Order: sequence, then structure tokens, then C-alpha cells
Amino acid sequence: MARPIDTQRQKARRMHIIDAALTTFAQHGYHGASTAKICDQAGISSGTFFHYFPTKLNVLLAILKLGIDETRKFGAALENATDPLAAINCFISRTVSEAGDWRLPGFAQCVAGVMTIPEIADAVAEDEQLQRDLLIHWVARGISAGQFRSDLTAERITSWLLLFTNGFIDRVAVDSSFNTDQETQLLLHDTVQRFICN
Amino acid sequence: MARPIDTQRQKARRMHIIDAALTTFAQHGYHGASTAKICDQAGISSGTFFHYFPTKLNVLLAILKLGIDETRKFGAALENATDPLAAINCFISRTVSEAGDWRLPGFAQCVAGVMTIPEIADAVAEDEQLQRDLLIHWVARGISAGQFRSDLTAERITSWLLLFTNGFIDRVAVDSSFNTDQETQLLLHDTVQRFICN
Amino acid sequence: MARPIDTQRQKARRMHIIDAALTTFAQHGYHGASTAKICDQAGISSGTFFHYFPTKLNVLLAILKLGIDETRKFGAALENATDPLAAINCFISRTVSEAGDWRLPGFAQCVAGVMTIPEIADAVAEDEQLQRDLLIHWVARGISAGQFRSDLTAERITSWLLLFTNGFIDRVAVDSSFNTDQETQLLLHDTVQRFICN
Amino acid sequence: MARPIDTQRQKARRMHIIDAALTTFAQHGYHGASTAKICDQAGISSGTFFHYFPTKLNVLLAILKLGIDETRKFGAALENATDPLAAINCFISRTVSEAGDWRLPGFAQCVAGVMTIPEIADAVAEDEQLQRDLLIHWVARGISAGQFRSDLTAERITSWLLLFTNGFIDRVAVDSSFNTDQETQLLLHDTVQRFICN
DNA sequence: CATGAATGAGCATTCATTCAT
DNA sequence: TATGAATGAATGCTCATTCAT
Repeated sequence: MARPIDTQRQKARRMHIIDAALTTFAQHGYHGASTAKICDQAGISSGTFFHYFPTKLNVLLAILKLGIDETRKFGAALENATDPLAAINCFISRTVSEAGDWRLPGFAQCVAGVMTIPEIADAVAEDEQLQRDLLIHWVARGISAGQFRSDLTAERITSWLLLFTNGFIDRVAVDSSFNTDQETQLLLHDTVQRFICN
Repeated sequence: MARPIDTQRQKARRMHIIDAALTTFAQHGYHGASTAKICDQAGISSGTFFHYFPTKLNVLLAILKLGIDETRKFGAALENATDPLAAINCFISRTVSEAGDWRLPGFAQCVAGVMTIPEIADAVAEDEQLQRDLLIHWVARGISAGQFRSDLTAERITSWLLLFTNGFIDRVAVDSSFNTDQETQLLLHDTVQRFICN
Repeated sequence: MARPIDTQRQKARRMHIIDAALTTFAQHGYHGASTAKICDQAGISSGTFFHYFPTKLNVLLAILKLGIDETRKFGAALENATDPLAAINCFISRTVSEAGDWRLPGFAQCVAGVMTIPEIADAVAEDEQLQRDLLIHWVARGISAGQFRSDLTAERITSWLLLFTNGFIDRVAVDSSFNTDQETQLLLHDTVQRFICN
Repeated sequence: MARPIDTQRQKARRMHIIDAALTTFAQHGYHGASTAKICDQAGISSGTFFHYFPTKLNVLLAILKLGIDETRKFGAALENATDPLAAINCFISRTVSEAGDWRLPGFAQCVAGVMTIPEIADAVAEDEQLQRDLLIHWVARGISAGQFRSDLTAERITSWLLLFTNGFIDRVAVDSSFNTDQETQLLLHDTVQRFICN
């Protein structure tokens, strides 16, 4: 008796495991997060874990994949924007607001510690490239519109925008006096705007 | 009976191991850097390794300690500076130029991945605090001198300066189009100056 | 309420699984043949597998049982034979011709590797005993008829006949230059006849 | 302080582990012999086990290698023989007398069960080939000397000699009424001689 | 001091088996 | 009756650390 609806349950369960893994990775780092800890967190047995993911590494990759997909979706949604600065601000505040999930900064550190694994490096590079492509489009448009400074290439500016967002997330992880909401304003209006505009 | 000459040799050997560990941590991450790999890199036996350091974690802590000491020394050397912006720029360019040692960005990622270990978190927090103390002093002076913007507290400005430097190092690790020398200029004159000054 | 037709289907399905298991055991050995592989080979789900057999071991035992049954049947069919040597040759060539199913030699190796499991050892011993009983009868008759050598007990001769057949099957598995059809002649006329006759 | 004599100890220890593994493999089969059981048998820790052998499979291969080396040595020692039949008998009785170590027949079954692993198959094939090369030389000489039957190629005869020896070892494992010493005589004088001579 | 063999706790992963649907 | 998701015990192997020489 085929149970076609099970695919729903499977997807949900997969997401449940991913969620638990995200928490555990954020709390303990990649190697500190034993599969046993992840399974505890998810309330499942090790067998179930490996039923859904062939390897511990693969859960991490699945999390990264999720981020990549969201980045892609967001880029598409931004396509009908008109003002370059607004588009960029929109992208940046979205990225940065993800740090509202307290696990994100910890997860970012977890990933950093594991960039020596080629598959991870590749996934991170893919995400990075997506963000670059997305941003560079709007930066270039801002430059041609005379809205942004023209002494720097769109590429260099993009690198710096990513420096700001990633540096921001790192701050959240490390600096307890760093208030996300409050500093996001500073990021958009002072750092980005001052850096990018004429 | 302690022979002072031996102390010299010991110190040199200790430093040699630290250097090898730094390389290995940068290349393989904390867990990827087995003590065996570190020993290979240092050209010593595991016995010798544990003669100089009680645990693998302690080598990492020793490396961090070295950084802390240098930060402290640098802070002291800066004490007779007169111009706040110059002092800050000096600090920042020193920090950032350390990334000239290719191992630093990799090591920074290694440390990020292991921040869940309390001793590491403490050491990093100590370094962070030192850098804060050092910077905040000059930022406050720049504000009172009317040289810097006064709409933000010295503390917030300092957080952002650290965001820039750490974000910069992260960029070096992740972004191959990011040229250290060239971007350092941008960091000092555009990012910092635009952010900090009136 | 049992429907006799179902029993047919069940039996067929059971045989189908046994056949798939035989193939898989021959190809991968007992431990290399995971239940998953067997199910794949049979085109069924693991649930179905365990519906027909309580454990993996039981499929193997079922295969052995099949062999035992056939041996028994063959022994009965041989009962009206008249010439001892012909009867023995008949038995041997039947046994050996089973190696025409390419899976048999592999399966024999599979079983050898698992003789440390008491239930397997018992089943193999039962088959062995059956073959012994069958052969010893004709060997004894050949001896009393003065047709066979009388310097050896019927039991020892029988052991050697089994040595020849099992050794033959092992050869097929191991020695690619060993041509079944051709060597069967040699087995019957040279090895067995030279060994057994006056 | 270099301890050059340790190589002796290492070799001894390696052999000790090999010996324990041989026992355990013979008693429990390859998969039934967990590394834990082997370590217990050897009186060592798992760490030590893997210090000497990278893989469980490798101990098995090491045992096979030992057999191969001995076959090679034996072949060399046989080189100055003069009588082909005597040389062949000498080889066969050596091979067969190894079954005096009660573990050998069990180990042979263990290996049979694991022939699906390519590395094992290769090692067994190498041993087989060595034995073939060794025997075929004397068989060919016996044929040209008119001492042996000439209706079969030397190769076929050799295959049959190996059938006899391997079948013999299998018998020892399976047939409790099969007395090694007594049957060896039968092997040499009746089976081999009757098969091989004119 | 230096060495590297020995240790054993810890971990990712496999797989036969169960059972709700 | 058939399914396949869920289970968890068992296993091979890694690696930081100890200690006799």
C-alpha cells in the first residue's frame, strides 16, 4: 500500500533533523556535535539520522544548501527593484537579520572551523559567488547611474559589502555589547552608505 | 639544577612547536590537525610534543597568548602617540598586516571553529578586550577633540572598528580577489575614515 | 481462513526470495549480502523479506534444506540401481553437475565462511551425513561384490569420494582453467575409478 | 635514545597478533572475529592492534602473505630434487601436514567465505599460482621422463593435484572421521600415485 | 631530555530486525 | 499481505595522551 503523502512527513522529518543539527553545530561546533548529540537534540535514534543523511558532513552541507537556495530565491525576488541602493540595503538587512536566529552566528563559526574540508569550501564558495553576483549587478547599476562612487570597480565594492555583512555576523557572535537591531541601522546608513555613495 | 642555557633551547623548541602548530592548524583546522601531523610538521616525536605542552589545546592557547602579548606590547608602544586617528590607523594597519602571514586567516577560521571550548572563548575574549581597551582610549580622545563623530558612543565605534578588522581578515581567507595591500588603503582611508570622522 | 491458492503464491514468492538470496550470497558472501541487497535482487521490500523468513540466517538454512531434500530424493531414486559403480558415478556426476549453476561454487564458499555458526554447521553436517549414508551403501555393496578394493573400509572410501566432489566444486570456484564438463569425465573415470577399483 | 633492538620486539609482537588473529579467524570466521575478540586473544588493546595493522583486513592479508612466503621458500628448497614423484609427494605432504595445526582448516574456510573481497581473491590467486608453478615444473619433468601419464597436459594434472590437497584440507575441517596422518598415506600412494602414474 | 609503542575512550556508521500503516 | 521508516546494538577505527626505556 503506497503512502504517497509520506513524502510530506519525510520532508518535515528531514527539516527537523536539519534544525536539530543546526542547533547542535552552533552550540558545540562541528566536531563537538557528535551524531549522538544531534540525535538527542532531534529526539531520534542514530539509525534514523543515517536513514536521512548518509554522513554527518551531509547534514552540514544540507544546511548550507538551504542557505544557498534562499539566497537564490531572494535574488530573484529582488529583480524588479528600481533603486540600486534600496536593493542593496534590502539584501544586506535580510542577510543580517538572519542573525536574529541566535544559532546563525554560532553556525557561521562552526562552518569557518571546517572550511578545510573541500566539500564545505565548495558550498561556501557557491554561496559567496551567488551573493557576489546578486550584489554586483546592483552596484554596477548604481555606478552607471552616478549614484555610487566610481573610483572603485563594482567588484571591489561588492567585496567590501560582503566584508561588512560577514564581519557583522562575526561581531554578533563575539561581542555581547553588539545589539543587532540597533547596529543594523548603523550598518545600512553609516557604513554602507558612507562607503558606497559619492 | 637549572642551566640557563637549556632554558634558551627549551624556549626555542617551544616556539618551534608553536610555529609548526600554527601552520598545521591553519592548513587543517583544529581537529584536522592531529598531534601526529603537528609533530611531523615540527620534526619531533609525540613524546617531545607532550613534554612541552600538556595537551593539544594548550598549544592553541599558547598561540593565542602570544597574540595577546603582542597586542599588549603594541598598546604600550602607542601610548605616546598624539593624533587619535593616526594611532587608530596604526593599530588597524598592524592588525591587518599580520594577515601578510598567510597562515593567519586560516588560523582565525580554525579558532572560530573552536570557540565553543570555554578556554578558547576566554582567551579570545581577553584578546578582544585588550583591543577594545586600546582602541576605546583613542576613540574617546578623538571624540572629545571634536575630530570624530559624536553621535555614537566610543564603545560602539570601537565595536565597528573591530568589525572592520576581523571582517577584513575573514575576507582574505575567503575571497581570492581580495588583495591585502591594496585593500588596506581602502580600509584606512575610506571605511574607517568615512565611518569615524565627522 | 486459509485459501489454498495463496499458499501457492506464498510458496512461489518464498522460492523467489531463496533464489535471489542464493545469487546474492554467491556474489557477495554471507556478510557482504546485506538483507537490503537481497531485497533489491528479489525486487521486494525488507518487510516482505522478514515476512517470509524470520532472520537472514534462515534463508541460508532454507537453501541448505533444499539441497538436503534433493539429496534425499536422489538417494531414493537411486535405490533400484544394480551396479554399484554406476550408482556412485551417477551420484557424483549429479553433485558435480550442479556446479553448472554458476552460483553454486560461490555459494559453497559462502557457506564455508559461516560454518562457525552452529545452525549452519548442523545443516551442513546433515547434508554430509545424507551423502555419506547414500554412498556408503553402494561402496559396501561394491566391496562385497569384489568389484572394489577391500583394503579400505567403506567409510574411508566414502570420505574420499566426498573429498573428490567437494574438492571439484572448490576447483571450479578458484581455478579458471578448470573446465567443468571436461574434468567431470576425468573425475569419474580416472580419479574415482582408479581410486575405488581393484 | 634510539632502541634499534626494538625492531625485534616489533616483529615478535606483529607475529603474536597474527597468531592470535589466525586463531580467532579459525574459530569465528572473518566477520565473527571482531577486532575486540582478536585483541582479547592477543592480550592487547585495540590501539595496539591498529598500531601494527591499518585494517582488520590487513591482518588476514598478512597471514596469507606468510603462507605465500613459505610456499616460495619451499619451492626453492625443492629445486635440487631429482625424482619428480618424490618432489611432488614432498610438496603435497608438506601442504597437507600444515593441517596438523588445527587452525588451518578453519582458517581456510574463513578465507573461502571472504573471497568476494578483491584483495583476498588476489592474495589467494597469488598463492595458487605459486603452487601451480612449483608443481607444474615437476609434473612436466615426470611426463617427459615417461614416469607419468602423458594423456593429460601437465596443467590439468596440476589442477587435480591442487584439487586433492585443497579437498583434503576441507575434509579435515568437515569430516571428524578423517584422520590426518592415516589419510595422508592414502593421499600420496593411492590418490596421487594412481592418478598421476602410468 | 627525547622517543615512540601502548593505551582505551570516543565516534561515525552499518545493518538485521520491528511494526505502524 | 506488503511496505519502508525507525530502531539501536555492534563494530572498525582514530587519536590525544601516558610512560617505560
